[in-house]
Amino acid sequence: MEFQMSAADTRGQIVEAADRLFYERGFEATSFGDISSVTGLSRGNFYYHFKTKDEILEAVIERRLVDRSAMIRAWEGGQPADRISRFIEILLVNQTKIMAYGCPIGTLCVELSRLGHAAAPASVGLFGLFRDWLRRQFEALGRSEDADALAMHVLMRSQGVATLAATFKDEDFVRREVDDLKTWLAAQAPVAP
Amino acid sequence: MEFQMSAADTRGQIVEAADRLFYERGFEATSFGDISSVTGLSRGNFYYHFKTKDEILEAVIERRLVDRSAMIRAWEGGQPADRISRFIEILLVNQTKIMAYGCPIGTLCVELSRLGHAAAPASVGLFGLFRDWLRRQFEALGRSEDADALAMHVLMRSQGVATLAATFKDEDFVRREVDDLKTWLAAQAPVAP
DNA sequence: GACAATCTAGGTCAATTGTCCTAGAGCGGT
DNA sequence: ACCGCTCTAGGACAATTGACCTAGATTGTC
Repeated sequence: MEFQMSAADTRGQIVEAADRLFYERGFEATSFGDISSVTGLSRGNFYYHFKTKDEILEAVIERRLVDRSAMIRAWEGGQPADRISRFIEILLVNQTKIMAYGCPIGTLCVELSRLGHAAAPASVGLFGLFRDWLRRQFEALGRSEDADALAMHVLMRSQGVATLAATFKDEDFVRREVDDLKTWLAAQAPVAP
Repeated sequence: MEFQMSAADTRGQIVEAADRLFYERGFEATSFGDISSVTGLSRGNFYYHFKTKDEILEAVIERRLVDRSAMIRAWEGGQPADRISRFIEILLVNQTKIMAYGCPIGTLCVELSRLGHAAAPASVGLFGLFRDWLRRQFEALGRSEDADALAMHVLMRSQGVATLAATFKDEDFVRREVDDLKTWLAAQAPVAP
Protein backbone atom coordinates (compact mmCIF):
# COMPACT_ATOMS: atom_id res chain seq x y z
CA MET A 1 0.00 0.00 0.00
CA GLU A 2 1.29 3.43 -0.85
CA PHE A 3 -0.47 5.38 1.85
CA GLN A 4 -0.99 4.05 5.32
CA MET A 5 -4.25 4.83 7.00
CA SER A 6 -4.50 5.94 10.60
CA ALA A 7 -5.22 3.09 12.96
CA ALA A 8 -8.54 4.58 13.98
CA ASP A 9 -9.73 4.75 10.39
CA THR A 10 -8.79 1.15 9.69
CA ARG A 11 -10.46 -0.03 12.85
CA GLY A 12 -13.57 1.92 11.96
CA GLN A 13 -13.55 0.46 8.48
CA ILE A 14 -13.43 -3.06 9.90
CA VAL A 15 -16.25 -2.41 12.36
CA GLU A 16 -18.37 -0.74 9.70
CA ALA A 17 -18.01 -3.67 7.31
CA ALA A 18 -18.59 -6.19 10.10
CA ASP A 19 -21.69 -4.26 11.19
CA ARG A 20 -23.16 -4.52 7.73
CA LEU A 21 -22.22 -8.17 7.22
CA PHE A 22 -23.39 -9.27 10.67
CA TYR A 23 -26.71 -7.71 9.77
CA GLU A 24 -27.00 -9.11 6.26
CA ARG A 25 -25.66 -12.63 6.91
CA GLY A 26 -25.54 -13.01 10.67
CA PHE A 27 -22.58 -13.13 13.03
CA GLU A 28 -21.62 -16.81 12.71
CA ALA A 29 -22.15 -16.88 8.97
CA THR A 30 -19.77 -13.95 8.46
CA SER A 31 -16.13 -14.95 8.09
CA PHE A 32 -12.92 -12.96 8.23
CA GLY A 33 -12.64 -13.63 4.52
CA ASP A 34 -15.94 -11.81 3.97
CA ILE A 35 -14.81 -8.79 5.95
CA SER A 36 -11.49 -8.91 4.12
CA SER A 37 -13.23 -8.88 0.75
CA VAL A 38 -15.42 -5.93 1.65
CA THR A 39 -12.73 -3.78 3.23
CA GLY A 40 -9.82 -4.80 1.02
CA LEU A 41 -7.74 -5.35 4.16
CA SER A 42 -5.76 -8.50 4.80
CA ARG A 43 -7.10 -11.06 7.24
CA GLY A 44 -3.97 -10.91 9.35
CA ASN A 45 -4.42 -7.19 9.82
CA PHE A 46 -7.60 -7.71 11.83
CA TYR A 47 -5.60 -9.25 14.63
CA TYR A 48 -3.66 -6.09 15.18
CA HIS A 49 -6.88 -4.23 15.96
CA PHE A 50 -8.85 -7.08 17.56
CA LYS A 51 -7.72 -10.13 19.47
CA THR A 52 -10.67 -12.32 18.44
CA LYS A 53 -13.79 -12.31 16.29
CA ASP A 54 -15.83 -11.84 19.45
CA GLU A 55 -13.99 -8.59 20.05
CA ILE A 56 -15.16 -7.35 16.66
CA LEU A 57 -18.69 -8.28 17.68
CA GLU A 58 -18.34 -6.22 20.86
CA ALA A 59 -17.16 -3.28 18.78
CA VAL A 60 -20.11 -3.70 16.41
CA ILE A 61 -22.56 -3.71 19.31
CA GLU A 62 -20.88 -0.64 20.74
CA ARG A 63 -21.08 1.05 17.34
CA ARG A 64 -24.77 0.28 17.11
CA LEU A 65 -25.31 1.60 20.61
CA VAL A 66 -23.70 4.90 19.66
CA ASP A 67 -25.58 5.03 16.38
CA ARG A 68 -28.98 4.28 17.87
CA SER A 69 -28.38 6.68 20.75
CA ALA A 70 -27.75 9.45 18.24
CA MET A 71 -30.86 8.42 16.34
CA ILE A 72 -32.94 8.70 19.49
CA ARG A 73 -31.39 12.03 20.37
CA ALA A 74 -32.43 13.36 16.96
CA TRP A 75 -36.05 12.62 17.85
CA GLU A 76 -36.16 14.94 20.82
CA GLY A 77 -38.43 17.59 19.27
CA GLY A 78 -42.23 17.47 19.30
CA GLN A 79 -44.77 15.76 21.52
CA PRO A 80 -44.15 12.33 23.10
CA ALA A 81 -46.63 10.69 20.73
CA ASP A 82 -44.81 12.18 17.74
CA ARG A 83 -41.52 10.85 19.03
CA ILE A 84 -42.96 7.36 19.36
CA SER A 85 -44.30 7.73 15.85
CA ARG A 86 -40.77 8.36 14.61
CA PHE A 87 -39.71 5.09 16.15
CA ILE A 88 -42.56 3.28 14.44
CA GLU A 89 -41.64 4.89 11.13
CA ILE A 90 -38.25 3.19 11.16
CA LEU A 91 -40.20 0.30 9.66
CA LEU A 92 -40.93 2.47 6.63
CA VAL A 93 -37.62 4.31 6.43
CA ASN A 94 -35.63 1.07 6.49
CA GLN A 95 -38.29 -0.98 4.74
CA THR A 96 -36.04 -2.30 1.97
CA LYS A 97 -33.35 -3.56 4.31
CA ILE A 98 -35.85 -4.95 6.78
CA MET A 99 -37.64 -6.89 4.05
CA ALA A 100 -34.29 -8.36 3.01
CA TYR A 101 -32.64 -9.04 6.37
CA GLY A 102 -35.12 -8.39 9.17
CA CYS A 103 -34.44 -6.14 12.15
CA PRO A 104 -30.69 -5.76 12.80
CA ILE A 105 -31.21 -5.76 16.56
CA GLY A 106 -33.81 -8.50 16.81
CA THR A 107 -31.97 -10.94 14.57
CA LEU A 108 -28.69 -10.36 16.40
CA CYS A 109 -30.26 -10.82 19.84
CA VAL A 110 -31.96 -14.07 18.88
CA GLU A 111 -28.82 -15.44 17.24
CA LEU A 112 -26.57 -14.63 20.19
CA SER A 113 -29.13 -15.74 22.76
CA ARG A 114 -29.62 -19.03 20.98
CA LEU A 115 -25.91 -19.81 20.81
CA GLY A 116 -25.41 -18.76 24.41
CA HIS A 117 -22.82 -16.25 23.24
CA ALA A 118 -21.05 -14.17 25.87
CA ALA A 119 -22.07 -10.96 24.10
CA ALA A 120 -25.77 -11.83 24.22
CA PRO A 121 -26.49 -9.54 27.21
CA ALA A 122 -24.74 -6.68 25.47
CA SER A 123 -26.95 -7.12 22.42
CA VAL A 124 -30.02 -7.13 24.64
CA GLY A 125 -28.77 -3.77 25.84
CA LEU A 126 -29.50 -2.46 22.36
CA PHE A 127 -33.13 -3.34 22.85
CA GLY A 128 -32.96 -1.88 26.33
CA LEU A 129 -31.98 1.44 24.82
CA PHE A 130 -35.23 1.69 22.86
CA ARG A 131 -37.24 0.10 25.66
CA ASP A 132 -36.14 2.70 28.18
CA TRP A 133 -36.60 5.55 25.74
CA LEU A 134 -40.10 4.38 24.78
CA ARG A 135 -40.97 3.96 28.44
CA ARG A 136 -40.01 7.56 29.10
CA GLN A 137 -42.18 8.70 26.20
CA PHE A 138 -45.19 6.85 27.57
CA GLU A 139 -44.52 8.32 31.00
CA ALA A 140 -44.51 11.77 29.42
CA LEU A 141 -47.76 10.76 27.78
CA GLY A 142 -49.26 10.28 31.23
CA ARG A 143 -49.09 6.50 31.34
CA SER A 144 -46.60 6.08 34.17
CA GLU A 145 -48.43 3.03 35.54
CA ASP A 146 -47.88 0.79 32.54
CA ALA A 147 -45.24 2.74 30.62
CA ASP A 148 -42.83 -0.18 30.40
CA ALA A 149 -45.53 -2.61 29.29
CA LEU A 150 -46.56 -0.16 26.57
CA ALA A 151 -42.93 0.22 25.52
CA MET A 152 -42.59 -3.55 25.26
CA HIS A 153 -45.80 -3.67 23.27
CA VAL A 154 -44.44 -1.24 20.68
CA LEU A 155 -41.15 -3.15 20.51
CA MET A 156 -43.07 -6.41 20.16
CA ARG A 157 -45.12 -5.18 17.23
CA SER A 158 -42.08 -3.71 15.52
CA GLN A 159 -40.32 -7.04 15.80
CA GLY A 160 -43.32 -8.93 14.54
CA VAL A 161 -43.66 -6.65 11.53
CA ALA A 162 -39.94 -6.93 10.77
CA THR A 163 -40.02 -10.73 10.93
CA LEU A 164 -43.04 -11.07 8.68
CA ALA A 165 -41.72 -8.40 6.33
CA ALA A 166 -38.53 -10.41 5.90
CA THR A 167 -40.59 -13.55 5.38
CA PHE A 168 -43.36 -12.41 3.01
CA LYS A 169 -41.74 -9.25 1.59
CA ASP A 170 -45.12 -7.57 1.42
CA GLU A 171 -44.99 -3.77 1.34
CA ASP A 172 -48.73 -3.39 1.82
CA PHE A 173 -48.58 -5.45 4.99
CA VAL A 174 -45.89 -3.21 6.43
CA ARG A 175 -47.79 -0.06 5.55
CA ARG A 176 -51.00 -1.46 7.01
CA GLU A 177 -49.41 -2.52 10.30
CA VAL A 178 -47.59 0.79 10.69
CA ASP A 179 -50.91 2.59 10.29
CA ASP A 180 -52.57 0.22 12.72
CA LEU A 181 -49.84 0.71 15.29
CA LYS A 182 -50.17 4.48 14.97
CA THR A 183 -53.92 4.20 15.45
CA TRP A 184 -53.28 2.17 18.57
CA LEU A 185 -50.81 4.79 19.74
CA ALA A 186 -53.32 7.60 19.26
CA ALA A 187 -55.73 5.73 21.54
CA GLN A 188 -53.17 5.50 24.35
CA ALA A 189 -53.22 9.12 25.48
CA PRO A 190 -55.34 9.25 28.64
CA VAL A 191 -56.44 12.84 27.97
CA ALA A 192 -56.96 14.80 24.77
CA PRO A 193 -55.43 18.29 24.56
CA MET B 1 -24.08 -52.46 15.71
CA GLU B 2 -25.80 -55.64 16.74
CA PHE B 3 -29.25 -54.83 15.46
CA GLN B 4 -29.84 -52.92 12.29
CA MET B 5 -32.64 -50.45 12.30
CA SER B 6 -35.06 -50.20 9.43
CA ALA B 7 -34.08 -47.51 6.95
CA ALA B 8 -37.21 -45.52 7.66
CA ASP B 9 -36.45 -45.44 11.38
CA THR B 10 -32.89 -44.28 10.83
CA ARG B 11 -34.00 -41.63 8.40
CA GLY B 12 -36.65 -40.50 10.84
CA GLN B 13 -34.10 -40.39 13.62
CA ILE B 14 -31.85 -38.15 11.54
CA VAL B 15 -34.68 -35.80 10.60
CA GLU B 16 -35.93 -35.65 14.17
CA ALA B 17 -32.49 -34.77 15.53
CA ALA B 18 -31.89 -32.27 12.72
CA ASP B 19 -35.30 -30.69 13.39
CA ARG B 20 -34.41 -30.14 17.02
CA LEU B 21 -30.89 -28.89 16.30
CA PHE B 22 -31.94 -26.59 13.45
CA TYR B 23 -34.37 -25.06 15.92
CA GLU B 24 -32.01 -24.76 18.85
CA ARG B 25 -28.85 -23.66 17.00
CA GLY B 26 -30.00 -22.74 13.50
CA PHE B 27 -29.45 -24.49 10.19
CA GLU B 28 -25.98 -23.22 9.31
CA ALA B 29 -24.68 -23.55 12.84
CA THR B 30 -25.66 -27.22 13.00
CA SER B 31 -23.01 -29.60 11.68
CA PHE B 32 -23.16 -33.26 10.70
CA GLY B 33 -21.03 -33.90 13.75
CA ASP B 34 -23.76 -32.44 15.93
CA ILE B 35 -26.42 -34.65 14.38
CA SER B 36 -24.04 -37.59 14.68
CA SER B 37 -23.54 -36.95 18.39
CA VAL B 38 -27.26 -36.72 19.08
CA THR B 39 -28.31 -39.76 17.04
CA GLY B 40 -25.25 -41.92 17.65
CA LEU B 41 -25.08 -42.56 13.92
CA SER B 42 -21.94 -42.18 11.86
CA ARG B 43 -21.45 -39.14 9.69
CA GLY B 44 -21.02 -41.24 6.59
CA ASN B 45 -24.35 -42.91 7.14
CA PHE B 46 -26.21 -39.67 6.51
CA TYR B 47 -25.18 -39.78 2.89
CA TYR B 48 -27.00 -42.99 2.30
CA HIS B 49 -30.28 -41.37 3.31
CA PHE B 50 -29.61 -37.85 2.01
CA LYS B 51 -27.44 -36.56 -0.78
CA THR B 52 -26.69 -33.21 0.84
CA LYS B 53 -27.30 -31.21 3.98
CA ASP B 54 -29.88 -29.20 2.07
CA GLU B 55 -31.82 -32.40 1.52
CA ILE B 56 -31.99 -32.92 5.27
CA LEU B 57 -33.32 -29.37 5.56
CA GLU B 58 -36.04 -30.16 3.03
CA ALA B 59 -36.98 -33.23 5.05
CA VAL B 60 -37.08 -31.16 8.24
CA ILE B 61 -39.38 -28.59 6.62
CA GLU B 62 -41.59 -31.39 5.33
CA ARG B 63 -41.67 -32.92 8.80
CA ARG B 64 -42.69 -29.61 10.32
CA LEU B 65 -45.39 -29.19 7.69
CA VAL B 66 -46.85 -32.57 8.61
CA ASP B 67 -46.52 -31.86 12.32
CA ARG B 68 -48.13 -28.41 12.14
CA SER B 69 -50.89 -29.67 9.88
CA ALA B 70 -51.78 -32.31 12.47
CA MET B 71 -51.66 -29.65 15.17
CA ILE B 72 -54.10 -27.50 13.24
CA ARG B 73 -56.36 -30.45 12.55
CA ALA B 74 -56.55 -31.14 16.28
CA TRP B 75 -58.00 -27.65 16.78
CA GLU B 76 -61.07 -28.26 14.67
CA GLY B 77 -63.58 -28.34 17.51
CA GLY B 78 -65.27 -25.27 18.98
CA GLN B 79 -65.99 -21.80 17.65
CA PRO B 80 -63.64 -19.97 15.25
CA ALA B 81 -62.57 -17.59 18.00
CA ASP B 82 -61.71 -20.50 20.26
CA ARG B 83 -59.61 -22.05 17.53
CA ILE B 84 -57.68 -18.84 17.05
CA SER B 85 -57.21 -18.76 20.80
CA ARG B 86 -55.56 -22.16 20.64
CA PHE B 87 -53.10 -20.78 18.14
CA ILE B 88 -52.32 -17.86 20.42
CA GLU B 89 -51.85 -20.19 23.34
CA ILE B 90 -48.92 -21.90 21.61
CA LEU B 91 -46.95 -19.03 23.08
CA LEU B 92 -47.81 -20.33 26.56
CA VAL B 93 -47.63 -24.06 25.82
CA ASN B 94 -44.16 -23.76 24.27
CA GLN B 95 -43.11 -20.85 26.44
CA THR B 96 -39.92 -22.46 27.75
CA LYS B 97 -38.58 -23.36 24.32
CA ILE B 98 -39.64 -20.05 22.81
CA MET B 99 -37.87 -18.11 25.55
CA ALA B 100 -34.73 -20.14 24.83
CA TYR B 101 -34.74 -20.32 21.03
CA GLY B 102 -37.52 -18.14 19.65
CA CYS B 103 -40.16 -19.35 17.21
CA PRO B 104 -39.00 -22.39 15.21
CA ILE B 105 -40.72 -21.16 12.07
CA GLY B 106 -39.88 -17.48 12.29
CA THR B 107 -36.20 -18.01 13.03
CA LEU B 108 -35.84 -20.54 10.21
CA CYS B 109 -37.58 -18.31 7.67
CA VAL B 110 -35.43 -15.31 8.51
CA GLU B 111 -32.22 -17.34 8.42
CA LEU B 112 -32.99 -18.95 5.08
CA SER B 113 -34.35 -15.75 3.55
CA ARG B 114 -31.25 -13.84 4.63
CA LEU B 115 -28.85 -16.36 3.14
CA GLY B 116 -30.90 -16.59 -0.05
CA HIS B 117 -31.18 -20.33 0.51
CA ALA B 118 -33.04 -22.38 -2.09
CA ALA B 119 -35.33 -23.80 0.60
CA ALA B 120 -36.44 -20.34 1.76
CA PRO B 121 -39.77 -20.44 -0.13
CA ALA B 122 -40.52 -23.86 1.35
CA SER B 123 -39.98 -22.51 4.86
CA VAL B 124 -42.29 -19.60 4.09
CA GLY B 125 -44.86 -22.26 3.24
CA LEU B 126 -44.83 -23.19 6.92
CA PHE B 127 -46.02 -19.69 7.72
CA GLY B 128 -48.49 -19.94 4.87
CA LEU B 129 -50.04 -22.94 6.55
CA PHE B 130 -50.99 -20.93 9.62
CA ARG B 131 -51.77 -17.83 7.61
CA ASP B 132 -54.33 -19.66 5.47
CA TRP B 133 -55.82 -21.44 8.44
CA LEU B 134 -56.13 -18.23 10.44
CA ARG B 135 -57.68 -16.50 7.43
CA ARG B 136 -60.33 -19.20 7.22
CA GLN B 137 -61.10 -18.77 10.92
CA PHE B 138 -61.58 -15.04 10.51
CA GLU B 139 -63.78 -15.68 7.49
CA ALA B 140 -65.88 -18.00 9.64
CA LEU B 141 -65.95 -15.23 12.17
CA GLY B 142 -67.65 -13.02 9.59
CA ARG B 143 -64.63 -10.98 8.60
CA SER B 144 -64.26 -12.09 5.00
CA GLU B 145 -63.25 -8.59 3.85
CA ASP B 146 -60.04 -8.36 5.84
CA ALA B 147 -59.58 -11.98 6.93
CA ASP B 148 -56.06 -12.26 5.54
CA ALA B 149 -54.97 -8.97 7.07
CA LEU B 150 -56.30 -10.13 10.44
CA ALA B 151 -54.48 -13.44 10.02
CA MET B 152 -51.24 -11.60 9.31
CA HIS B 153 -51.85 -9.41 12.33
CA VAL B 154 -52.10 -12.44 14.62
CA LEU B 155 -49.00 -13.97 13.06
CA MET B 156 -47.17 -10.68 13.43
CA ARG B 157 -47.96 -10.38 17.12
CA SER B 158 -47.00 -13.98 17.76
CA GLN B 159 -43.67 -13.40 16.09
CA GLY B 160 -43.09 -10.22 18.02
CA VAL B 161 -43.84 -11.89 21.32
CA ALA B 162 -41.57 -14.83 20.46
CA THR B 163 -38.68 -12.56 19.53
CA LEU B 164 -38.92 -10.44 22.67
CA ALA B 165 -39.48 -13.54 24.81
CA ALA B 166 -36.22 -14.99 23.48
CA THR B 167 -34.52 -11.68 24.10
CA PHE B 168 -35.74 -10.65 27.54
CA LYS B 169 -36.93 -14.04 28.86
CA ASP B 170 -39.78 -12.38 30.71
CA GLU B 171 -42.69 -14.70 31.55
CA ASP B 172 -44.92 -11.86 32.69
CA PHE B 173 -44.48 -10.11 29.38
CA VAL B 174 -45.56 -13.20 27.48
CA ARG B 175 -48.60 -13.70 29.70
CA ARG B 176 -49.57 -10.06 29.37
CA GLU B 177 -49.30 -10.01 25.59
CA VAL B 178 -51.21 -13.26 25.23
CA ASP B 179 -54.02 -11.76 27.28
CA ASP B 180 -53.89 -8.57 25.27
CA LEU B 181 -54.03 -10.45 21.99
CA LYS B 182 -57.04 -12.43 23.22
CA THR B 183 -58.76 -9.20 24.22
CA TRP B 184 -58.11 -7.86 20.75
CA LEU B 185 -59.47 -11.09 19.27
CA ALA B 186 -62.67 -10.83 21.30
CA ALA B 187 -63.24 -7.37 19.83
CA GLN B 188 -62.97 -8.65 16.25
CA ALA B 189 -66.30 -10.48 16.02
CA PRO B 190 -68.68 -8.21 14.09
CA VAL B 191 -71.74 -9.63 15.82
CA ALA B 192 -72.28 -11.19 19.25
CA PRO B 193 -74.12 -14.55 19.36
C1' DG C 1 -27.22 -71.93 4.21
C1' DA C 2 -26.11 -69.01 0.10
C1' DC C 3 -26.92 -64.88 -2.37
C1' DA C 4 -28.04 -60.17 -3.58
C1' DA C 5 -29.86 -55.99 -1.87
C1' DT C 6 -29.92 -52.89 1.78
C1' DC C 7 -27.80 -50.37 5.20
C1' DT C 8 -23.85 -48.72 8.16
C1' DA C 9 -19.18 -47.30 9.93
C1' DG C 10 -15.18 -45.08 9.40
C1' DG C 11 -11.74 -43.13 6.68
C1' DT C 12 -10.39 -39.60 3.29
C1' DC C 13 -10.82 -35.42 0.67
C1' DA C 14 -10.48 -30.42 -0.45
C1' DA C 15 -12.16 -26.24 1.27
C1' DT C 16 -12.87 -23.04 4.84
C1' DT C 17 -12.65 -21.54 9.47
C1' DG C 18 -10.49 -18.49 13.42
C1' DT C 19 -6.04 -17.77 15.04
C1' DC C 20 -1.21 -16.82 15.10
C1' DC C 21 3.42 -15.42 13.36
C1' DT C 22 6.80 -12.76 11.08
C1' DA C 23 8.95 -9.83 7.68
C1' DG C 24 8.75 -5.46 6.31
C1' DA C 25 6.51 -1.03 4.84
C1' DG C 26 5.21 3.58 6.42
C1' DC C 27 5.58 7.12 9.82
C1' DG C 28 7.24 10.71 13.26
C1' DG C 29 11.07 12.41 15.86
C1' DT C 30 15.95 13.30 16.10
C1' DA D 1 19.81 10.04 7.10
C1' DC D 2 18.72 7.36 10.68
C1' DC D 3 15.93 4.97 14.16
C1' DG D 4 12.02 3.10 16.77
C1' DC D 5 7.23 2.61 16.81
C1' DT D 6 2.96 1.77 14.47
C1' DC D 7 0.67 -0.62 11.21
C1' DT D 8 0.00 -4.04 7.36
C1' DA D 9 0.32 -8.14 4.28
C1' DG D 10 0.64 -12.70 3.53
C1' DG D 11 1.52 -17.10 4.83
C1' DA D 12 1.15 -21.05 8.12
C1' DC D 13 -1.37 -23.39 11.64
C1' DA D 14 -4.72 -26.89 13.58
C1' DA D 15 -9.47 -27.67 13.64
C1' DT D 16 -13.79 -28.21 11.49
C1' DT D 17 -16.74 -28.28 7.67
C1' DG D 18 -19.81 -30.85 3.92
C1' DA D 19 -19.00 -34.33 0.81
C1' DC D 20 -17.43 -38.72 -0.97
C1' DC D 21 -15.69 -43.56 -0.97
C1' DT D 22 -15.42 -48.26 0.16
C1' DA D 23 -15.32 -52.37 2.88
C1' DG D 24 -18.20 -54.95 5.46
C1' DA D 25 -22.16 -55.96 8.49
C1' DT D 26 -27.11 -56.95 8.42
C1' DT D 27 -31.28 -58.31 6.26
C1' DG D 28 -34.84 -60.67 3.50
C1' DT D 29 -35.47 -64.21 -0.16
C1' DC D 30 -34.68 -68.27 -2.24
